[in-house]
Amino acid sequence: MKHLKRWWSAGGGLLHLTVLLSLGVLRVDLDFYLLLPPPTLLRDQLLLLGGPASSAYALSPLPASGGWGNAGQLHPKGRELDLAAPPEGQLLREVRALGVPFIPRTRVDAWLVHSVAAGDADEAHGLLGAAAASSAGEAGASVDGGGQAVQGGGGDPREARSGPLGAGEEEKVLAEPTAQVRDTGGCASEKNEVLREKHEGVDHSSQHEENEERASAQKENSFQQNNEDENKIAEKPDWEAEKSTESRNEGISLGDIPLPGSISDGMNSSAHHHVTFSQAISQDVNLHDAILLSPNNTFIREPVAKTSQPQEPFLQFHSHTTNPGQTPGTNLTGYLPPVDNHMRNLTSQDLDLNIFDEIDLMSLLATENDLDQIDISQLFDELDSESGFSLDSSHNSTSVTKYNSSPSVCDEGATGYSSNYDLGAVGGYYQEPSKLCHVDHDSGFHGDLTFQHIFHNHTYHLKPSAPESTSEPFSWPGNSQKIRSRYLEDADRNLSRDERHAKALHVPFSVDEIVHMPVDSFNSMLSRYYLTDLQVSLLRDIRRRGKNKVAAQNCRKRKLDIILNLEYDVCNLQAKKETLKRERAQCNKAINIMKQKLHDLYRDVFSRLRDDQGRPVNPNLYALQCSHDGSILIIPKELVASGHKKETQKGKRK
DNA sequence: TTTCTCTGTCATACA
DNA sequence: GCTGTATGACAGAGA
Repeated sequence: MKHLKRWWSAGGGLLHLTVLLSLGVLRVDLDFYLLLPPPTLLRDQLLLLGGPASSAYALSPLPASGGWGNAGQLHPKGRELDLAAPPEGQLLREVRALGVPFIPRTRVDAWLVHSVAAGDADEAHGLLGAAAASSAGEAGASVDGGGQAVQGGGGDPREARSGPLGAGEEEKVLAEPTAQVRDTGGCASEKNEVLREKHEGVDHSSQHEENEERASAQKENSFQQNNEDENKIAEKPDWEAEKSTESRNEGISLGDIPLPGSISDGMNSSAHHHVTFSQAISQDVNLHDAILLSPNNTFIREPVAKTSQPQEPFLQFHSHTTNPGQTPGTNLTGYLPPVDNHMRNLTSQDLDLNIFDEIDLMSLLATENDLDQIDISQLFDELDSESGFSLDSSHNSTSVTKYNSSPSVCDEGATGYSSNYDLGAVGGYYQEPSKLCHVDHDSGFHGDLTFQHIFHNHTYHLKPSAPESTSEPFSWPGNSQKIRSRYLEDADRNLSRDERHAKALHVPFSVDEIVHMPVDSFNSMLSRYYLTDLQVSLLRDIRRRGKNKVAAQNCRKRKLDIILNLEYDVCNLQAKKETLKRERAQCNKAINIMKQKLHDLYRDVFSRLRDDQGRPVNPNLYALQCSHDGSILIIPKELVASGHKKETQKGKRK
C-alpha cells in the first residue's frame, strides 16, 4: 500500500483510455492503460537506462474486465498472474483508502492498482522497467530487474492461444514490444514518433522536477478531493457530470487531456505535465472523439494496425462487448466466447471495413432520410400546424438550404439523437461536418462533450423501445434497401412527433435529454451550439411539452389517487357508520335493560315500605328522592312536581 | 357509428 | 421575467 501511495504521491499516474467501437450489432470498448511514471521514478529510470529518456510511460494493456487474468500473463515482475487475486471489493477498498485519483471501476483497474500496491519496493520500478523495455527497444536497452511489461493480453486465455499469435509468440511480442511496433509497418514510425515526442515531454517535465516535488504535497491533499469528486461524478447522470466537469474544464483544457492525439502536446508542456503525469486520470474516450480530437494521430489514422493486433502492447483489444440485445452495461467478456471470438477473429480489414461501412451507412441514412427535402417540408407543415411555427414554403427551402450550406461546422455525432450523449459513440457514427448542429470547437463544447464521454459509466443505455433511439442498432445484411426502408418506416412510425421533429432538424439530443436535463445545462447547451432559431424554438417546445406531459401524467395519476383515496374513505366511513349504528342499538338495548331494572327496583322498594299505620305506600302517590347528604326521603309526587316547576322557572329566568 | 378511455397538448394560474 | 408545476379543457387515437 505504501508503495502505491508513494507512487501517487510522487506524481505517478494511470491513464485509462477507452475507445468505443461500434461494429454492427456489437459494441466494443477498447481499454488500454498508460502507466504514467512519477517524475522521480522517471529520473531513476533514466539513470538506469544511462541515456536520454526513451521511456515516458509504461503501456499496459490489460485483460478484459471481468477476469482476473489469463494464462500465460505475466505479473509485472515476470510471475504468472495470480489468478486467485484478492477480492475485488478488497482492492477497491484499498485503492480508495489511498485516496488515489484513479477510480478502479473494474476488476482490471483494481488489479492494476493492486499490482502496484501489493508489490515490493521495486514493483513500481518494475512497471517502469516495463515502460523502458517497451519504448526503448530501438536502443536495445535491457532493463534488469522487473523489465517486463504489465500486460493483460486480452480477456480470455483461450483467445490468446487461438489468436493470430500464440501464447509463446505473445510473450515474445510482449518482451519485445518494439518489434511489435515495427511490425505495424508505416504505423510504427508514426507511433515511434509519438513515443519520441512523449519522451521529449518527459525530458521537459523532468526539468521541472523540483516544482513537481514541491507541488506533490499539495497534490496528495488534493487527490482525496479529486477522488471524491470523481465518485460523485460517476454516480451522476451525464448532464450532472457535465455540470461537475464544467468547473474542471476551466482549469483543464481539452488539450490537457492526454488522449492519444494530444498526449505529446501535453507532455511538452510543464503545465500539461501537471495534469497528465501528476494526476491519474481515468477517462473513457470514444472513437468518435478520438477522431475528432486527434486527426493527425497515428492511432486514429491507422485503425487497422491498431485494432488488428490484440496482443499489441499499445492497444489491447476490447474489454467490454455489448450488443443492443444485451442488458446495458453487461460485460460479455468471458461470458460469451462466440461473440468474443468473433470480435477477435476479425481481421484488420474486416474491422476497418465494418467500422467505416457502418459509418458510411449511418451517414447515408442520415442524408437520405433525415435531410430529405420532402420530409423537411412535411415536417415544417407539421410544425406550422402543431407548434405554432409560422413557416411558409419559402422558409422551408431556406432552412434546408441554410443547413446544407454550412460546410465549416461540424455535426458532432448528430445521429439524429441518441441517449446519454453517446452520440458518436453509440453508433460509431461520424457524420460529415455539414449538417445542422453547428459546433463551436473553441467555445468549450469539446471539453464538455469529451468529459461527458470521459466520465460516463460504460453503460450504454440502449432504450428497448425504438422511439427512444434513432441510431441504427445493427448493420443491414447485404444493404438490403427494402429491409432498411421498412425498418426506417417502422422506426419513424414509432417515433413521437417531437422525436420526428428533432430527428428531421438534426437536433443532436434525445427528447428525453432535452426534457430532463437541468435548465442550466439546457441553456448552456443552447448557447454552446450554433442552433438556428427554428431549432431553438423546437428544443424549447419539446422541453415544454415534455415537462407538461410529465406534469399531466402526474396530475392524472394524482387525481386518480385522490379518487381512489376518496373511494377508500367513503368505504371506511360507511363501515364506520354501520359500526356506530350497531353500537347505538346495543346502547339503547342496554339502556332499556337498565330502565327495566330500575323500575323493578323501585317497585321492590315501595313494596317493602310502610307508613305510620303499617300500610303499604302507594308508589303512584309518593316518590323516592335522594337528598344532598345521601339520605333517601319519601315525598308526595305533588311536591316533586311543584319542585320541578320551580327549578325550571329559575332556569328560565337565568 | 357511437361511446368510452387514454394520452398529449394548450392555456392559465401560481409559486 | 423565467421556469417549473398543477390543472381544466380540448382533441385525437384506439378499443
